[in-house]
Amino acid sequence: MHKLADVIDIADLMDKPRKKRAASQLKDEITAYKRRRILEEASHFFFLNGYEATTLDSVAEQLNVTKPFIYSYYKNKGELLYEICQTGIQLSLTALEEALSVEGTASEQLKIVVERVARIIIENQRYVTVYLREEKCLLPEDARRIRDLRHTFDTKLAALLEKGKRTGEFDVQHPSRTAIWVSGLLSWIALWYHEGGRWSATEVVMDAITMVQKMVKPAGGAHA
Amino acid sequence: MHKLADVIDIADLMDKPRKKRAASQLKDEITAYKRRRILEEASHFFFLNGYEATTLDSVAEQLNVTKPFIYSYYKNKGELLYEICQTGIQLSLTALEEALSVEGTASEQLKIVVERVARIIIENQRYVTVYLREEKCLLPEDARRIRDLRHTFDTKLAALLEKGKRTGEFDVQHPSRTAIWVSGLLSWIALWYHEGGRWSATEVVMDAITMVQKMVKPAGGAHA
DNA sequence: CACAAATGCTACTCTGCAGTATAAACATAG
DNA sequence: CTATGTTTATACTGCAGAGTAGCATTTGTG
Repeated sequence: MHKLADVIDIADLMDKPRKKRAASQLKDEITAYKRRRILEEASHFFFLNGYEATTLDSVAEQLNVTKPFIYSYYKNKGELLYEICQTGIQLSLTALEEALSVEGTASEQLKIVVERVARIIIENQRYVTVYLREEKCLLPEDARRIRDLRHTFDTKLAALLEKGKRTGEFDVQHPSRTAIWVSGLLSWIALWYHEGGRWSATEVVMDAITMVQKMVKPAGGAHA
Repeated sequence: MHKLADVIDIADLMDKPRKKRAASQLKDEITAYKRRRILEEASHFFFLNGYEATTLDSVAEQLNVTKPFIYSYYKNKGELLYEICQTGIQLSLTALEEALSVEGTASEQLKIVVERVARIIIENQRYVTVYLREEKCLLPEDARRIRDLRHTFDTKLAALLEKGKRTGEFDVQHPSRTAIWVSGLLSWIALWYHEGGRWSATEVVMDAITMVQKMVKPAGGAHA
């Protein structure tokens, strides 16, 4: 996120006094904040009751505003859903990319990937769950964009498995198919993890790491 | 399913001529068939478009009947959803129980379990997917009954893992948690498998077996 | 303080669909 | 061939909720 001071000042070019620009920028930030709050509450209801069963009136009530307020920040209900789904998958993808940027062997990288993505999924369970559950409610073109992100995720994960296969660290006959199993295992967390339930987030994350490591481990038991 | 001849004849007790009883039974079978057909088409639409987005008018049209026809076989839309979800989990549970009834070591049983359940899930993808996706749309008491079935499934699977742990065939620190990962892996099939897609049903089933075997395999690599 | 511009609310419309009252068509029996 | 019950369709009702037109209220400006 940009802070006020970070932004290149193009006030002169725009032929506007600095004060006005600063003020309008503050407004933009407030607008962005409002949008975020709406999204948070909407995702909460979508997660609990499902997309179709959630009324924008109930979301508005939760925020102590009215429905037209929401409509002045989002075009319609579908745009809300799109943003939520997009958030869910984008967060996971970003976590994956950050984990991949850490130097290390394929095994080390895989461990970091699973750990970080699992954590992100738990922390953003609402968004991920809604994405997995309500995909059918998206407009076709929105669904496509989301699928592309998902595909990027699986592809990058497959590349990591491929790398580990070449170095002999992993035993996977078919990296791109194994990637789907791994990403499924991670997605599954969003569907069954329950905060305050039988198992803690840490236990689940550690379990996920163990499971994935076993899934790719060579038969000989070469790597710890 | 009972065939006509299998049924104990209580016509005398009922003080009805045999002919009438036979006729009324045939009717029952026809009724059951109609109910099944409605369920099939409904699950088709629920799978493709989602529960809420599906109108009973469209289901009726597909069957070349009208909406009141459906309402004379099902109380309401929710009952249809319940039956579909119930079918999805019940089929998996039955497959599990049948597989468990086959004699053998824990490893052998586990392989059969995964193979059969995976096959059932692929064959009945509609039912399983709708169950996973639309749980929130169920009435609370219906949702509870479904959850109980699911819980039975996980418990029986955990018992198998526990058995394998005792015999030293499996390396699982926490059988009931591992069971959830395994059942998640199986559920995941319903969510991403696509008939006529990149991979065949057989490849997916074999992959599932491999993955599960690796997930429970002891570090030493004792069992093939 | 007056005036302008944005922000938000009140009070609707309109559609789509679950569910139903009632009539027609059909079958079965006498 | 009529009487009786059963099965299915026609033609509605009712309502919930997405989306909006226009009014009110606040906020900033000269």
